[in-house]
Amino acid sequence: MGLDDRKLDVLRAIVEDYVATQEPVGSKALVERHHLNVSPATVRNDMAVLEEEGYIRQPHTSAGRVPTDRGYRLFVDRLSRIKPLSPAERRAIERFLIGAVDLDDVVHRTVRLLAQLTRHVAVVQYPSLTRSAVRHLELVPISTTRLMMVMIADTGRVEQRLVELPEPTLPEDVLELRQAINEKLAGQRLSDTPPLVQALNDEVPAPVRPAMATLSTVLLETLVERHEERVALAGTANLTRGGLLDFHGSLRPILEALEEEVVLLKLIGEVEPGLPGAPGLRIRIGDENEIEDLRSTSVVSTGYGPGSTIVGGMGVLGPTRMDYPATIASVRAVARYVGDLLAQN
Amino acid sequence: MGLDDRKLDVLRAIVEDYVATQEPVGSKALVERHHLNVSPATVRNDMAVLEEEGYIRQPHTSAGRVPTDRGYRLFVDRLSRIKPLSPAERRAIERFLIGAVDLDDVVHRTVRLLAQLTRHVAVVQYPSLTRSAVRHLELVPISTTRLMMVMIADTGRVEQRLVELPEPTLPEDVLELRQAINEKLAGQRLSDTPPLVQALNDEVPAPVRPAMATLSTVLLETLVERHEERVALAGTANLTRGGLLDFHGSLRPILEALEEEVVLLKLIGEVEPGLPGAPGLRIRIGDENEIEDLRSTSVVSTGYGPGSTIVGGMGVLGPTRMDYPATIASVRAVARYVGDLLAQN
DNA sequence: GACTGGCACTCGTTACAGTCGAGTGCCAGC
DNA sequence: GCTGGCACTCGACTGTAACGAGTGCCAGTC
Repeated sequence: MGLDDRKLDVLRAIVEDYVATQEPVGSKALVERHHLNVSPATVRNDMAVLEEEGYIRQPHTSAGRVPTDRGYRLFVDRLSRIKPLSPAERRAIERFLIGAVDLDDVVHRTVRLLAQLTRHVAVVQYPSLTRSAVRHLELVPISTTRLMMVMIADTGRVEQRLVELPEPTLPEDVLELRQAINEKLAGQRLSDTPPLVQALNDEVPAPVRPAMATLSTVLLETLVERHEERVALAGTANLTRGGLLDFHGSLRPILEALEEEVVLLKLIGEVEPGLPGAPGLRIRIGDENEIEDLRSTSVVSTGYGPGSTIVGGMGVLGPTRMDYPATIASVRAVARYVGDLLAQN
Repeated sequence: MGLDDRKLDVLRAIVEDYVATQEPVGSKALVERHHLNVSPATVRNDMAVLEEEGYIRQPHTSAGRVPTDRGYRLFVDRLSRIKPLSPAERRAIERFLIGAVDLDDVVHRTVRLLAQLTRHVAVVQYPSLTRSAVRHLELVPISTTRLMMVMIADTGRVEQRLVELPEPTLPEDVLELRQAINEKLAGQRLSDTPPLVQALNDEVPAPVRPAMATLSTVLLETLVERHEERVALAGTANLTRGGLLDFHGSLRPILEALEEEVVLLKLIGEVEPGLPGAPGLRIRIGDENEIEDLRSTSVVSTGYGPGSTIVGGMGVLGPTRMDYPATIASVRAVARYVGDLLAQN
């Protein structure tokens, strides 16, 4: 059942018009706005075929057509080109990211930028610890039986844990531990550390072994095993654009889903090969979403990181009737800029 | 124009019923549900007075009465007692806060707890840096001209900044700086540091002065002056309860306001004497809110901190027709628990 | 003087009927 | 294979009527 070129043109026109107007588009309006050189009746026949194939549907008998998730998918895969960003947008990105003072700041600015640019909900994952390397590990004594462990990752991420030592430990012993740990771990990817930490337990001088045991437990348990991922969110107000027409009327489940970090990570954390020409980009349209409550939304996400390595994900979530070419362009551009920014450190 | 006891009873009954049902309450329903020993007609007369005084109003001529902001205010100030928490709620609080691994975790858990408990939007400010004392300041060399400055506050808060040094600096000089800074600043409240940092610039040996100058600039500018406050937010999905009846139909401006950190800080950051018997508690009802877009909401906030000191604020935001006694109780209880938790460090 | 029962009135809500028109499907003809 | 024409569908909108919750007011009672 081949869809000839004109039918594809019709589908593209329907998608574009519907995205622009948010109203079901009829055959007459279609031939007027796009210069398809055929009559409405012909378009109607094409529409009938497209509907049969599941690319569009009619909300009511006497209404125009609306793209289905499948229709958007075809549009994204074969009918659209990624829009180049406008110079104004490029400038906005640069201006927004300049002057970030630390990683927190970078992530915050990025997520707000993405939300503003795309006018959708934006999600940015902090550089994943498991994908980071240890730059330095600091031990700051608080009292003789307590210390603060501060780990600095090469991505700029800093994590701290309060550690309760099993027995009083002298400051010089803490220093020794600190040095031993850093010699062993500095520069290592966090995911490779478990055996190294195990080894440390044995290599360290006997008197500080109990302290080392506690430290290694905290290190492995809270930083490696339960790999502490974090995300930032912005632009939820954008969900209310389009006045409850999207999302079949209730924001509730969507807002609830977005409150779960696990959900957010699932949205943007799993990076895949992506489309050819758009490495790492992932698009999930409506039903394609794994998360039940987000079946009325689309997600455009990508990985980011310095150079070609990927340390985290970012993306946006909006109504299925979003402007895919523009959204994709924005997400990609921001990810690239942030990657460059990280590469500078 | 004295409001006698019965009129106050009527007002209280109206508030309670309206909060429970979300529907305008009429004279007949009122006498039925609350055992005021008078007839509906009498209640109607009282209502007329209450309306004249601005405590209640009629949405339409043929509808029941609804409390005004002023009515809620009177209710909160004089007609309600704070509900004690149920044992289940107490347990929930304890369970929720046990096992937090670091300050981030504490704040996150707290804000989610508050949102869940009150079923409103919750906001928690991170312990303010200006109100904190320096516990330790660490300098981690990244290269000869770059180092990472990590400040650990006594509240457990950790801030880091990447510092670009004006000239290559030897590791031992960095160590010296580190020691000099810590001797001077450790234990000092951050708000008291500016003169101390100034002094440091002169006291430090000549060779490291340029580096010290850079460090002190970063320290003062990013941590003290532009006192970096942070907040966490949760429970926005709760805004959709009551199906758009509250907030006269549009969540938009509210969600937008909540995206601004400045707004959030304004909501919960400014602590005041509060009600007698509820120190530090602050309640703003509808119009009393400074922020235009939040005039259809009420905010219950309080300070928190170890012992009787206050290091930050927390609170919730909901429709003006919230259950004030219960909400107040929850906010106070959570703030107290978190304060205790902080005191343990 | 305070309270009550009764009654007329208001006005939002709901239901129903009728009209309008955008958009369709189909078919005969080019 | 495309087009013009036509009958048909069905949601959106409008107007009318009945309904009823709730009120304000007043005359009467304790």
